[in-house]
Amino acid sequence: MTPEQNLDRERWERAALDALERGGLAAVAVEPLARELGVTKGSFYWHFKNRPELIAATVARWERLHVDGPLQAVATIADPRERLLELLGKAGAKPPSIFIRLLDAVDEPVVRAAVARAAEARVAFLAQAFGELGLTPAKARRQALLAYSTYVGRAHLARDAPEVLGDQAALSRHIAEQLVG
Amino acid sequence: MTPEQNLDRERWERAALDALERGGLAAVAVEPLARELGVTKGSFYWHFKNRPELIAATVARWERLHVDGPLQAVATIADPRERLLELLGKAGAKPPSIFIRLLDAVDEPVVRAAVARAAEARVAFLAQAFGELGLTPAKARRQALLAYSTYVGRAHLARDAPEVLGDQAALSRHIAEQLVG
DNA sequence: CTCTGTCAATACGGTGGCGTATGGTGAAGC
DNA sequence: GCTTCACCATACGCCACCGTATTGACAGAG
Repeated sequence: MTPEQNLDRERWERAALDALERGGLAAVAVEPLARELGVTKGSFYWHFKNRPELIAATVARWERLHVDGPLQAVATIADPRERLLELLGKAGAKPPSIFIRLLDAVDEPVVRAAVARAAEARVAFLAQAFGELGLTPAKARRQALLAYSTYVGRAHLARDAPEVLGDQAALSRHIAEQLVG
Repeated sequence: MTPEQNLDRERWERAALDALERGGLAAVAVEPLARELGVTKGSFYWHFKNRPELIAATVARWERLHVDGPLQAVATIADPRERLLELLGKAGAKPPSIFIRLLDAVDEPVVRAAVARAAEARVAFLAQAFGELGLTPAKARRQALLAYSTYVGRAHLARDAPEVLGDQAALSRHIAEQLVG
C-alpha cells in the first residue's frame, strides 16, 4: 500500500532477480540473499511472509520487466516484417538467461504459470505479425509456434552448448530468412 | 569389472534415472532413493563412492540409452529425407522428459558436458542428412541448428506450456514442411 | 564348519536452509 | 523527552540431506 514500505522490500526483490539469473531459483533463498545484502533474516521476514512470497514477487517482476515491457516496446514498430526481425534478432544477440533459469524451475507452480503466460503472449504476438504478413490465422499460429520454438531452443544452446552454435550472426540471418522469408 | 557386482548397482542406476525423469536432478538423492528401494544408505555407499558418482552414472546411462542408441537406430534409414522426418516426428510424439530435466540441471558440470555432447552429436547427425539432401556443408549445418533448436523448443513447450502448443500433429506437419521441404 | 568377502542395517555427526520468537535501535510525532 | 513504530539483529528449533563408522547377515570356498 504505502509506497515507502516498498523501498527496502525492493532491494530484496532486485537481489532475488539477480540471484535467479546467476544461480537459478535455488539461489533465491533467504539466508544467502541476506548475507549478500549484508543483513539478516530478520529483515526478510519483516518484508515478506515467507520464501514462496519472495519467489512470487521475483517472478512477477521478471514478467513485468522482461516479458510485457519488451513486447510493448516492439509493438510500436509498424511494419510486421521489421517487428519479426527485431524479435528474432534479439534471440541471437542476448540470450535470455533469466528466462531459461525459470524454465529450469518450472516445478514451482508460480513459475510454470508465468512461463506459460509468457509463451502464450509471445506466440500470440508473433502470430499477429505473421497474420499481418498475409498468412491465414491457422498458418500464422503455426509459424509463430515454430519461430518461438527456435527462440527457446537457441536460448538453450547459447547457454548449454555455445560451442555447437558457432557463428551466431550467420545463424540469425539463416533463421530470419527461413522463417520470415 | 565383474558383471555380478553390477546387478544391484544397476537397481540404483535405474531408480536414479526414473527419479531424474520425475523429479529432476534434485530427486537423484541418496536417502529418497533408498526409501524408494526399500533399503538404507548402507547399500548405496557400498556400490557408489558418493552422490556425484551416482549422478555421473545416471547421466552416462541416459547418454547411452537415449542419445547414442536412438541415433544409431535411425542411422539405418537410408533415405535422408525419411531419416529427417523420423527424427523431427519423434519430437512431436514423445516429449524427451529426461533430456529436459538434464537441461534444468546444467549447472552440474557432468550434466553440461553430456548435454553438450548430445547437442553436437545430434546437430552433426542432422547436418549429415541435410548434406545428403544436397545442401552445402555450411547451409546444412545452419539448417541442422535450426532444426535442433525447434526440437528443444518444442520439448520445452510440450512440458511447460502444452496449452499454447495446440494440435501437435498439425504443427509437426508444418515444421517438417518448412524445414525439410 | 569355519573363514572370507559381499552386501546391507544402524547410528552418528555435520551442513545448510526455513521459519519463529524475541529483543534492540533510531527516527518521527506529539 | 517519552512513546510509537518501522526495521533489523540474535538466537533458537526444525528438517532434509550427505557422508562415515561400525556392526551384522549370509553365501560360497576351503
